[in-house]
Amino acid sequence: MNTQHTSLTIGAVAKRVGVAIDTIRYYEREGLLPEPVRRASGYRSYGEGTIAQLRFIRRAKDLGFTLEEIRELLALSADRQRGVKAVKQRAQQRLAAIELRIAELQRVRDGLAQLVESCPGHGKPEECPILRALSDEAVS
Amino acid sequence: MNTQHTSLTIGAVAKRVGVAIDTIRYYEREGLLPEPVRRASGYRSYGEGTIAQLRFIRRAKDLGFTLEEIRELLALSADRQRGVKAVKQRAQQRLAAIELRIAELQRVRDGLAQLVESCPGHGKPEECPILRALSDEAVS
DNA sequence: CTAGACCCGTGATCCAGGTCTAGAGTCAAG
DNA sequence: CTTGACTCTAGACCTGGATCACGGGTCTAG
Repeated sequence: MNTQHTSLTIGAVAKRVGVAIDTIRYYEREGLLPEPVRRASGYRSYGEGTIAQLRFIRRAKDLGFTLEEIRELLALSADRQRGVKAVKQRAQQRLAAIELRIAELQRVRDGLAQLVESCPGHGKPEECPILRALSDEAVS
Repeated sequence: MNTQHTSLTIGAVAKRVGVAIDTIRYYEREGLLPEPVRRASGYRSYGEGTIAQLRFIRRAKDLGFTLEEIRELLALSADRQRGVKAVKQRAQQRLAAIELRIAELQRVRDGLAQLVESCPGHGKPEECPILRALSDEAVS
């Protein structure tokens, strides 16, 4: 086991993970990161585990989880048995939400694409299908 | 031409368009709606044109335009010649942005879907592919 | 020892797009 | 004339996810 107690400053952690110092302190306040050990001076002192946890947070964020959800994922991942099931559930919920969002955007895209296609790009405003669609009563 | 000077209160407009009174005043402050005529009492007095313009705004918002962009669209739609060309351009830009966003979300969805599939939903946290993916180095 | 880089906590600020509050005036029905 | 619904303004507040500012303490290379 590799339990060297590397003692990193907040700045070093920030640099290694590619995140701002303020963000780390913010995550700590928000309960996404545990309160770290302090040096005599009051400086936060981090180990490698924090790096991993920060990366976890960043990746989950990239997957569209909110910080609230990530806080929950972190709690679940610590639960040795029931955690996995709940984690999978959350991931499935997230997946469903993303698919819903994609479908919405596709509808919007289709509508907009049709308008763009049908607009000649010149002429009077009253004849522009885009402006007409935005102004007229009859829209979906 | 149908130029009855229907005089609507802000509340009536809000109800007909399905938007909050505060939102109308907010749009006015933000320059999306012109300053309306006032009654002697100071009450705002709107005509049918405002209804149309508010619907324009709402639809454009549904298409993902920001208020800033909508302000521009409104200005362009008033420009009798060059407006149409510019409007089409903006719509194309919006379309491209939406397509980009869809592609991003699809990447995220695919990644997440794969993780969900590969997770049995039970067992130790260390063996959960979802948690592993979030924690491990090798991602993306 | 000192300069410069780093860190501390607390609280303010930012973004968009509204939403809400307070206190006062106005309108329409009964 | 009263009551209750409506409107007025100015400004504060909200969400999420940070980011910045302030005034001060600490660490390290030279």
